[in-house]
Amino acid sequence: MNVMNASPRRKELTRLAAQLFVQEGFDRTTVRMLAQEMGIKSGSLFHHFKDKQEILAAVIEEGTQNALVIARKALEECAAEPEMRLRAMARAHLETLFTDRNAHVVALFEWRRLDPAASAHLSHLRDAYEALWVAVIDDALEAGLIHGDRFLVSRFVLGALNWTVRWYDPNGPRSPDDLADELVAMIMPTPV
Amino acid sequence: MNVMNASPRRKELTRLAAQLFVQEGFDRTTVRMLAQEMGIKSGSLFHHFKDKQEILAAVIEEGTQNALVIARKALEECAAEPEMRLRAMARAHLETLFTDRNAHVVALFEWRRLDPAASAHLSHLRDAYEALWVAVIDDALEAGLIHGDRFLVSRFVLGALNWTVRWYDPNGPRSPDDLADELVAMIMPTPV
DNA sequence: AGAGTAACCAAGCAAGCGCTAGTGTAAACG
DNA sequence: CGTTTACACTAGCGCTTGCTTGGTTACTCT
Repeated sequence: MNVMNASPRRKELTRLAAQLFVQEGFDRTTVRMLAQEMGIKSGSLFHHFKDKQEILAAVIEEGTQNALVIARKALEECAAEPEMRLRAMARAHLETLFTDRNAHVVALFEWRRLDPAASAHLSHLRDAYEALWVAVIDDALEAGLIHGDRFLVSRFVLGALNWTVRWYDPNGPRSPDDLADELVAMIMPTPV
Repeated sequence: MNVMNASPRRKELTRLAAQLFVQEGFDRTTVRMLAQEMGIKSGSLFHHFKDKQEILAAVIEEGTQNALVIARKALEECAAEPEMRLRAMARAHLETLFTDRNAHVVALFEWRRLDPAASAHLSHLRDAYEALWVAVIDDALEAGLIHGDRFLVSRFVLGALNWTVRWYDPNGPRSPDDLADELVAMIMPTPV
């Protein structure tokens, strides 16, 4: 077996796996389907990944790491006002969700399939990401921009955003940025 | 095989199946696991259900039908003001979600596993339920209670509510009604 | 030229899968 | 009384699953 490094080949295979996992779900995706999509035989797959579980972990790690990077960059680049930071965060969330869609759908809906070891490791990444959100929402609350319980508000907002993958059509008339702005407007007492 | 009626035995088996589907996911739940949970042998299962698919359809149908009944009753019983109707609808949604939790989690996260025929049949039920929501939100918009695009608002609200199954702890200090009220307050410009 | 290595393949094993066939039994029905 | 019906059992078929094994090819580095 290959060492668990990030060879370019492995990255590409991970991308393909993400797509199949979204289409079929993790459990229904067989190693033979994965291999065919990758243009190799099923046995060869285990040269790149120790087992099927590891493919899932690789997909989710990719997506979560990207989300962190994008969110941090968005927060650095935007203005300092709480409203702008809130808007930037919502936009960044939807941007990752739809550019890196496959990996994120897998992360959202197949997380339970991770074995405990992988889950523990990836939970840290996820927590780091959610911490960014909580900070931004705290600022918005303090500034009187929105109202409510900090814990509940962040859960509701993240829920509304994550659920978009179930109904949003990227080819439709609305852009992800529009969505983000509409959501922020919805929870702000004073519309622009 | 039994006729596809709603014998009491079948109802009980459906309830047990829902629980297992939530614990393990539909694909990972084997007919042998289902049978054991029901206290019978795997072969006997097919006296009650034509195949595994039909068990899934039964679970989802149960849940969705209950949601419709509860929501309609809640709307009948509540006051006529848009705000009360909105609040009643949110409360009813969370009430079903957590009294009939297993069936709803299955409906939310295993819907794709339905074969096309079952999916088509059940989509009508689902649409009927969502129509109730859209009507309530339209009224709230017209009354100036909330603001935004009717389509987006209903999607965001439903997303936030449905996502609660991922983090809400029914044994915690907050009641489902609290949650519903907090969400309604969050999207209303003028807090109570 | 020779050694090392990454990437692949052909073949198949052991286990588990959904589901079927045929039978037994006890209660309900005419 | 005999027949039907509901519910359960045993046994296992045919197939797919994740994964292993042993070997081959092509490329790189010294």
